[in-house]
Amino acid sequence: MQTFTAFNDSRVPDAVALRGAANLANAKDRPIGTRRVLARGEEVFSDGDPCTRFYKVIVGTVRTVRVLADGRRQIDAFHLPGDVFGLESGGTHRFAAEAVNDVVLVVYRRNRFSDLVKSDPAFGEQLMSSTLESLDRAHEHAVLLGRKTALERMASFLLNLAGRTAGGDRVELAMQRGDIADHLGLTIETVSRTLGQMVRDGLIRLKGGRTVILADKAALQLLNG
Amino acid sequence: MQTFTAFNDSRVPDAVALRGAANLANAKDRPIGTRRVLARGEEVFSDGDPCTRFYKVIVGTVRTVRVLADGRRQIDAFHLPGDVFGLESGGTHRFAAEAVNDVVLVVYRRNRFSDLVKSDPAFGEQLMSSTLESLDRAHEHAVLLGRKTALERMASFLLNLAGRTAGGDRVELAMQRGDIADHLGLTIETVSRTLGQMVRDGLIRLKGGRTVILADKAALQLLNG
DNA sequence: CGTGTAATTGAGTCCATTCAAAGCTTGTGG
DNA sequence: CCACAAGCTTTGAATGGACTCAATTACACG
Repeated sequence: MQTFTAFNDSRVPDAVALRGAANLANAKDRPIGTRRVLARGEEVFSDGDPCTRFYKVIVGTVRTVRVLADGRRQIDAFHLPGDVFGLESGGTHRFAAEAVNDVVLVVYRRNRFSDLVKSDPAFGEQLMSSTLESLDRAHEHAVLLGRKTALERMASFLLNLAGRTAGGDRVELAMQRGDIADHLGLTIETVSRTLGQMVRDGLIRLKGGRTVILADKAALQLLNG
Repeated sequence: MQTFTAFNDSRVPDAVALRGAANLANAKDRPIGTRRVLARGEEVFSDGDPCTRFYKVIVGTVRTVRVLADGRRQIDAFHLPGDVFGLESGGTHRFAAEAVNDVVLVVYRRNRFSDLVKSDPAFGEQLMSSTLESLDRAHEHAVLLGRKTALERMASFLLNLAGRTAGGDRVELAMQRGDIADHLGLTIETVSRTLGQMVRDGLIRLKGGRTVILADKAALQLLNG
């Protein structure tokens, strides 16, 4: 397996992968992570797996998923280029992680965690910062799931995606309707109807089902709370 | 203001405050935090306040709250003795924190964060561990809010509380029905009806409205997923 | 161009909500 | 120590937003 010396490696094609505090570069240029490529639908890890590694998305989108006994599914987050996922408190994963589309990751070993932080304190700080960002997003998502209407959920979701990607008012939906539904606590049908409603009201335009143009960002922001 | 040298200070009355990884003790016995006491209903910080401090609960229960423009409210977490809260990614708080009942806290200054971690690496590790625990709980809560029924939400909530306190099958509800409702994404009436249902079905017993006996833990666990 | 999957649309249902009222606690002052 | 007031909790009836079930349409891929 190929090793990475740093996240801003020239082999990384996506500039978005390098944004902000999540750019866990290693100043000393030693190998700190390995590369992993997955095809659409492949699992990064399963619910119940030992939690020995964590990951940074370089290309593509990853979903972290929990499935209840009777099949109900909740996607607690989508992870975009630059995001770190797979760090959990306990010794085993309590969620599965799956590639939404074709994905490139950097894999870190958790047992080398303290070594890494010791030799590069900035790495530890960036990891803490990245974890706090995840926590912020999780809290924001709790407000959405607990108290927002279907229309508001969709508006928040679209604005959130737009803010985390570099497409301006154009949002590319990497995931299908079922994934959006299981992320927003809705059904496929309600997601579809809500998007239809938004198109009819002039809030958005749809190009081929997977591309959304945010036509009236002000109105969407109003719905966002 | 009184200073604390460590969390396992003899002035701390509650043994639960010291449990697990959240016991952020300082081996070198220097002052690392100050004490703060709040009465029921008082605010620790407001939504929008600069995020310069973080906190550890010693006694009592704290809720972190977000209120939407039209008054809808979401409580993203209850913080019990031993829990750390108030650490956020950005420079300003995006939630308010309020005392559910009379509370004792230890306050840490965030700008001394890196100093603290440098002089005491264990402090940093415990902080990371505590943050990851919060993240786990937030993800678990997303499953509850996104996919569970009212009955399942209440069962999960009661089991969660029971697991985080030292009361065995007896759970003391520090918060009132409205707080539970805003935590579980329900209304006061539904919370009340659901508890009534549980009593009628023999899952729990109620003593005076604020004390819950988990009479049939197995059945509750089944509802928990 | 045909086939299988994904997405949309429609009709009826249901769980939790809203609105309304009564019952219960708790704290305070006489 | 009791009585009252205010807030909290429970209970009831009717409503509604999202869901389920069902069918059609659009899209992607060989």
